[in-house]
Amino acid sequence: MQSYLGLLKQNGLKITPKRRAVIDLLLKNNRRMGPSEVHQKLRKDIAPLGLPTVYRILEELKNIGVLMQIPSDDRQLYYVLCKMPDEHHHHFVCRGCRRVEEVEYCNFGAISKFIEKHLNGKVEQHFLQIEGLCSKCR
Amino acid sequence: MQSYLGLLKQNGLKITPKRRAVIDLLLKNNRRMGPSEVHQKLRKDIAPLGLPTVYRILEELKNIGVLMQIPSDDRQLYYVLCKMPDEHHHHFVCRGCRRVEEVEYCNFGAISKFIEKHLNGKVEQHFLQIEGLCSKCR
DNA sequence: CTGCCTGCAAATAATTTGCAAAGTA
DNA sequence: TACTTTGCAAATTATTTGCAGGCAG
Repeated sequence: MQSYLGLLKQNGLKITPKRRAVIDLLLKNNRRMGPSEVHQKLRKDIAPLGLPTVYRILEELKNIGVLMQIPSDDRQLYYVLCKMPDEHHHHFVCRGCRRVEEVEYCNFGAISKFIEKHLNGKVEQHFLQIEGLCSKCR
Repeated sequence: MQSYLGLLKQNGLKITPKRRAVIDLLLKNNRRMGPSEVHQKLRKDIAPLGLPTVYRILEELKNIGVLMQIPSDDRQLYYVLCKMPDEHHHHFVCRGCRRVEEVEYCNFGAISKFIEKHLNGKVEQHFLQIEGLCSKCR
């Protein structure tokens, strides 16, 4: 938690109860969550909490690397907390419980070389998401 | 084109001028396109054409494997035509011209093994998208 | 002819914005 | 105190739905 608060400060964002609560929630449930779910879970404890505020906080946290956005088939916004904001990593999303595990494994280099060689293109970014069942749900 | 029309028939979908036109458009511009763009390009030639119809056709073509949906930062619907509907492949999207190239390269096996070994999870699907600049735009 | 396809108009629902009041540092 | 953050209400906009008429097979 401390490191996340540090990131807030470093980026000129104030440490407010709402922001702490959002980080805390994502920290405890390490699975993807959307704005409405976050809103519902938190409004009980820290009312008043507006839905637009949740949208804004999630977006800010994404921008400073605390959260990462997860694409989904329903094309809604989902986020997960990054355990290691500085390390390059991908995500394994469980279809059962929506739990998310970070995966350090990446063979970006090989992919880049392939693209360069066969398409003469320049790779700038890549996104990999793996879906399946986690150890509990399988 | 013939093979795509064959896929329509196989799936009990009728071959209509609108559906042909959508496939034809995506065939000529091999880049990702969204419903509104498809609508604008085609309405000149084959009016009347309703936007809901475009949404429906794109969705149908996706379901039978002619098109693939491309996630984007703006979270809107984008599709590309699959040259080889039967082959497993990924996409390299150019940030300059939005052109899309199919990439056969894939190291799914290695990733699956990694997940199995370290997380004891079962991988069911994976999605990889590579972004950068194509040979013309770089 | 028969049932799928399409246009049009209207509904839906997630996300965003404006602004005044409240809170942080 | 100065400036950021938040709540509330309202706007925006992509996407979807219902249904009557049109078209492919």
